[in-house]
Amino acid sequence: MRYSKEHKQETHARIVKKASVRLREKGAHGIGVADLMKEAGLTHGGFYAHFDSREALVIEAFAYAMDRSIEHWRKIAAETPAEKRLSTIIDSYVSPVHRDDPGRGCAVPALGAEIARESAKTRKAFAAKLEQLIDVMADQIPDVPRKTARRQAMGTLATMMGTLVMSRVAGSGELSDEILLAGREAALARATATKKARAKVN
Amino acid sequence: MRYSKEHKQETHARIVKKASVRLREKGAHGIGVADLMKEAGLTHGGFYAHFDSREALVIEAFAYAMDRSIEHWRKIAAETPAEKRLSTIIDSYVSPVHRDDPGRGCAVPALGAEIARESAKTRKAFAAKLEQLIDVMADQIPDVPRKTARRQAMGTLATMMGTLVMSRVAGSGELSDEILLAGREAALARATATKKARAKVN
DNA sequence: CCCATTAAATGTCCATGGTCATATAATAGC
DNA sequence: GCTATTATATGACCATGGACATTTAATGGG
Repeated sequence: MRYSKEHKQETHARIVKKASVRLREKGAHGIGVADLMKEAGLTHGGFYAHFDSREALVIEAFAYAMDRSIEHWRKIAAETPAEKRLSTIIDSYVSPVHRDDPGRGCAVPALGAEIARESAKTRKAFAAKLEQLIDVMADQIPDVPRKTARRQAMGTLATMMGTLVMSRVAGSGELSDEILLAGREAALARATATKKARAKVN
Repeated sequence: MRYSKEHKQETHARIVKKASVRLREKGAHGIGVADLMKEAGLTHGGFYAHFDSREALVIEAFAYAMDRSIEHWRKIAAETPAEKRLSTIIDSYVSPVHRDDPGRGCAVPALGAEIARESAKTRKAFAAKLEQLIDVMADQIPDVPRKTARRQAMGTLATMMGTLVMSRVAGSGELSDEILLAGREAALARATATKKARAKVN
């Protein structure tokens, strides 16, 4: 065969990676196949040698973005003392940097609402990754039953991603910063809720 | 002039109302001008007699949806004893009914992420309504300075809308219900946070 | 009762976008 | 170095969608 054996999969990976950025920036329908291929330095024609359909790329690109988030949180957890893990994750997530750079950020606030309207296949792929992300956060919540940790993680993530959406709508002015501040506070309070409650009881 | 004087504005209002439903259901770019006009029982040609552009309709339709939410919350506040207002708002918002009927629900979880990518004009219109919604919720948070109430309202709304987005992605199964439960808990805790803190201190 | 006025319909234009058939070009093995 | 093989490129098709110029139809005032 021509081209080195890895050539195609390297190209495939490059398309997915670039697409995952642009899709988060422009929305699940905000950019076309031709432009996505151009991002990867290719022309639109070869697209269907790599993907069955545009939807297939969206699924892969989305999964890629979620894997990066999961990896990032795991890395923070590994590098940070236990008592600061949650606040570090929250502070990096609910931040102006993340708000202003959706292309490199979490796919849930960027694409969640749109994915909710896609086919069952797409939604299932998304939901599976979402659950993984929830579980990584639940891992950082100590001293409570797993089920409780999961529930708190869900509430915390909902607060974090909702805050990001609202702050992005508000642009980058005063209101937006106020929303970020409120969201950080709320997320941290939720993530550490049981610990506080236990402290109060004891 | 032909047609009764109110005919045009009635038609205009009908287009906006129908569009606000379909746009929430299908996304800000999920339905075209022709189909939106058909919803109102008209053909696509007359559209530009009513709106300068498609974007202008999106702005109006969105504002309409937000006004309905604001009205709804004010009505709950007026009909419910003070101590139950927040929990009533939260329970009706973070519910399976709302999750499964985005067309009649809050526009923030349905359209927020997409609006964040639109023109400054569209975002400003959205942000103004979002702030009104925050203020209505802040009005229901008693015994704290206005600034604190606003901040808690922001955190609570972020939790509520984030929960709805996540639960919609998850479809309507077990995971989705778990997310709703977690979100209700988190939102209520945040909305009443200071009250609890005060109770603890006293 | 008719005509000036204006709401809505018809029909068209052009750009964009997903899909795919076919052509081209690059290389690995003989 | 040929040739079989396979990754991209070219180019086209067709559907959708926003925009708008023009026509049709409805009605209230003269």
